Amino acid sequence: MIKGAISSLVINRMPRYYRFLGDLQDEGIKKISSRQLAERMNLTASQIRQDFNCFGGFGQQGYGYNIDILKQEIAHILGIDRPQTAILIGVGNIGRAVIKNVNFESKGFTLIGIFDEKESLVGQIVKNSPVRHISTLDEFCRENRPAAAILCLPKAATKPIAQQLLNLGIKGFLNFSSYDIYLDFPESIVENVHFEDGLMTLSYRLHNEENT
Amino acid sequence: MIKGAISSLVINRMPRYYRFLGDLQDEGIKKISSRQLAERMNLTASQIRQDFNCFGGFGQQGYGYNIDILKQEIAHILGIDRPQTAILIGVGNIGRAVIKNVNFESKGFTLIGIFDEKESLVGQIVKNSPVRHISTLDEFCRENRPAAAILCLPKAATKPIAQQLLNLGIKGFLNFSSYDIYLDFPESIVENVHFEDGLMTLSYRLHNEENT
DNA sequence: TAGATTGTTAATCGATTAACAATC
DNA sequence: TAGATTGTTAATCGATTAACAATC
Repeated sequence: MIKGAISSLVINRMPRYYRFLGDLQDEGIKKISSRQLAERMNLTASQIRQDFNCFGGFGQQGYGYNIDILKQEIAHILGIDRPQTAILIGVGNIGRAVIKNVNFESKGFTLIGIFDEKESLVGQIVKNSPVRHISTLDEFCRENRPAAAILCLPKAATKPIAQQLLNLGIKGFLNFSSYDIYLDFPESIVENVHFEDGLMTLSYRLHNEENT
Repeated sequence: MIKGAISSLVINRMPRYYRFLGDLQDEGIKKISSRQLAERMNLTASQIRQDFNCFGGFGQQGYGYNIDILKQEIAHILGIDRPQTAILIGVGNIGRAVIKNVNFESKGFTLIGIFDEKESLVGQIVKNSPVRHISTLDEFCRENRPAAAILCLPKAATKPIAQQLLNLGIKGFLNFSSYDIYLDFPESIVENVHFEDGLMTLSYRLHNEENT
């Protein structure tokens, strides 16, 4: 049922559907129609049905969508039911916050190693993981073949480390620096988390309040 | 020159232009054509010209764009040359990382207060700011009228605090929890930083590598 | 002036919304 | 069966790209 290329707009909406379906489960709700879900998520029912039908229909005519089934299908679409290995580089403020706050397993990844260049951090345990020295990165990757790397590095360090990891066969990156990785490494798969951009657009919208 | 409603797609691209123009400045480059910038940013020259012309043209025919001027114009468009006041709630891992890593002034905001519910944190100085107890929030806001709030709270705490802040007249929110604030408070201006969503879409893209 | 590159209009492309037949 | 709601096609809307006249 899966058509050739699915728009990244559709893909990017999937985690949000997933979150809302989780909320519905928590409320003990078992089924929902596209119209009801649309109202809750501030979307149109049409869009919801179109989105889901990119991957084949998960609903039942005259009934709606079974929430448990739909959520499971989305988990499968996103691949988070088949966790991949990931490492994290940079155990500074952001790295630490990510390690401690993110439930990797439920987002499709198993965190198998964390690295920093600071000798003083090496050996420290952050949420079950010992910090490893960056000099052991090559060996670790050759042995464990992580699928993805979460980069919590300053802008200047991001490019060389990304290059190093790419050479070690790592394809996927979640990048927290303001450096735009993918421009230099088009063959990689990158999600940039530029949350400072959010501050700037918030600034714009506050200064131009008339527009909703 | 500013036309009625500017697409949020355009607005969301502005911070990225701003970053790239900063990089160009750092490299000592003074002028750039839309074609050259397009190549660097992986966009089309057409789109760049269209984007800038939403706000009036900042280029010169036959020459291109003066980088200093263009960057300044974008800063003005985003309003980051006129900083607004902001408070931050939740001095946990994420809050701490944000306070320490984000250069608020250069993103359009002045951080005037940080709050937490934990008594043990109160009085602690985090990058020049003393942590205040959440019970002093109302008084602080009535006195200082912050324009925005950065919420670094667990999902469950986000909604009530957002409501409280809204009642205190705060319009803008940068939200780091996975709770979607704006659904309940349509009159507010919210930027959601759902970086866990990025992990899930990364999972999808790694599992479906054939599509660039 | 000639060449270059913008600003802007027109054409295309893609995404969202609407409509409705299929069907539970 | 009748009512409801999906899956899916068609219509609309908006965003991106292409083209070119204006002009530095």
